[in-house]
Amino acid sequence: MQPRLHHPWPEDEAAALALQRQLAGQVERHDRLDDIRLVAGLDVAYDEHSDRLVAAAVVLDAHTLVVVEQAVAVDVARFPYIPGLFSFRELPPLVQALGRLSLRPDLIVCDGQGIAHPRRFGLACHVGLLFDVPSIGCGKTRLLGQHDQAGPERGDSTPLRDGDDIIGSALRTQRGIKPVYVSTGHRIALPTACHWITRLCSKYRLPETTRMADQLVRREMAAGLGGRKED
DNA sequence: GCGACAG
DNA sequence: ATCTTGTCGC
Repeated sequence: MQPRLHHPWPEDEAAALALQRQLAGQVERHDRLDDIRLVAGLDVAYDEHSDRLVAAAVVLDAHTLVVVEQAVAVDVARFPYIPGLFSFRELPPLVQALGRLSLRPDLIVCDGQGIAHPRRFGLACHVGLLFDVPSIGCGKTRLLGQHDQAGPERGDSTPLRDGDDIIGSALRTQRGIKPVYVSTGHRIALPTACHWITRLCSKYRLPETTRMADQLVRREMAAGLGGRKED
């Protein structure tokens, strides 16, 4: 699977901000979905002693949640971690990993925010837009916004608000467990996104997609501790 | 100026 | 993100 949209890579923070403001206008916040048969999960791991990043893309059967394909990529960080500019750090290796998939997923779940972002352009929006695939942001913590306490049952949620805007949901994916932050990435409405995340969190707090991707990047990081700088 | 701040 | 396995508690 290759990107369908290309844009110049920003050289500095100011260019990255300008690019986000421009691309944010192209994000689609409503459902424009095909039958969802394949769901991909993405994750990135960091090596604290070098500047290496390992990215993974794992494709699951959307019905059985069985892994059907996976790919990894190693890269060197080209952008520092700056809250709000997260995608410019993680996107390069993620694009490589996604490019190594033979299957084209019908939905992508990202570890981070979608439009629950200062400029409404989190990592999930960026990935979804580049590949023109419906995408969801599912973060473990909040970047922006306020919310009430979500109900205690699996599937309960409460709106995440930034002023008058509803930018996402705090979603309880297991009974009595701390909620996750769900937001539209691209081509999927918030309620639909919450349904899918709930479905993907079949046994744990986090979606199986991100869990599988997380396990893969960790294995890969451990396996490549003394070698490859990138690939 | 102070606090917040995805991974 | 990362340091980190078993262990205390409901």
